[in-house]
Amino acid sequence: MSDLLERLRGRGWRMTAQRRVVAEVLDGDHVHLTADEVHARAVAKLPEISRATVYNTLGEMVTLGEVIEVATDGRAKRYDPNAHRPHQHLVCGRCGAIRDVHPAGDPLADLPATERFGFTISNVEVTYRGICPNCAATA
Amino acid sequence: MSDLLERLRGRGWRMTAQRRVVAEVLDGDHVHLTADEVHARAVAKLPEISRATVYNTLGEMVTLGEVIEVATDGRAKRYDPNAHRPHQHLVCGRCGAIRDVHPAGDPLADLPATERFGFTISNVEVTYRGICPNCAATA
DNA sequence: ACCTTGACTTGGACTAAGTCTATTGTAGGC
DNA sequence: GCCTACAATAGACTTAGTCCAAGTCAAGGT
Repeated sequence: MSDLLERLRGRGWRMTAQRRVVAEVLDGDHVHLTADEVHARAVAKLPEISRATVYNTLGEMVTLGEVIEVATDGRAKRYDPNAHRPHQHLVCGRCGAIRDVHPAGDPLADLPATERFGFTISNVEVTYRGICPNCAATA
Repeated sequence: MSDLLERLRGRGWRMTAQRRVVAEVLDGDHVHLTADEVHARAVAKLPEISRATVYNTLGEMVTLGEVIEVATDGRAKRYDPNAHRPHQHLVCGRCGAIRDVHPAGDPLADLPATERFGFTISNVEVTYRGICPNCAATA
């Protein structure tokens, strides 16, 4: 693992035990943890890590573009380490499960110039909402 | 005005001064207020209305499908009364301004069956992010 | 018109998520 | 091995939203 760690080191990040732990927790595909979940898992590996540090570290990773912040439900933000392959999210409205998906087509192309109101558009966020098979079964 | 009020009455809603005021505040196009902003404007018309009532009323309107809840920034949710014409949002990353836009094409169609993982998809939310002309000018 | 009743409203306490700050600790260059 | 600037810490604070018990009132029945 961690491409993530390698890249961060390459950007001149000072490497600390805390940052290493946060990066490790976030590693993998289909990972969409809240800050609190990240903190809980980080504490398991490094008991004295503080909430503030987790927030700081996540915020820095987002600024560096290594992690994406996702606000699927208006509650806690989630952090998605899969920042390199562009993708969208599929969210279960009942249990909150999230999957990464890769639709065909480019949503940016679907927005005609007349609908851009002079904005300089930098990215698009697409969230598909529905019910996952699990929840549908136990409905 | 208020189609919104008419529709709500038609659904057997008990009409109270508070609900009328909230509906009035939300009326119009390109309206995307936070719950607190709705409360502030409601108070101007009906000083004794409480925060809890505003939250209750907004929640009911969302349940009835008359208003859409938008979580653009992970901060306060915004409420969009334009629930009948499907549309997406264009958000300025600097000042937070929101515009309704109407892209060509159906994003739902862009998600192949192989990428649906058995989910029953009910809707799609698309958010274009960028910088508005105003902010670009004063950069 | 008045009564009744259950739906609606209220304010304040409570929770969750996140930010800020002053202090202490430490990675990495010399 | 020592410095120093950057990082981590604890805990107070802020913001957004929910919950609840008690009071109020819209609307239907008579």
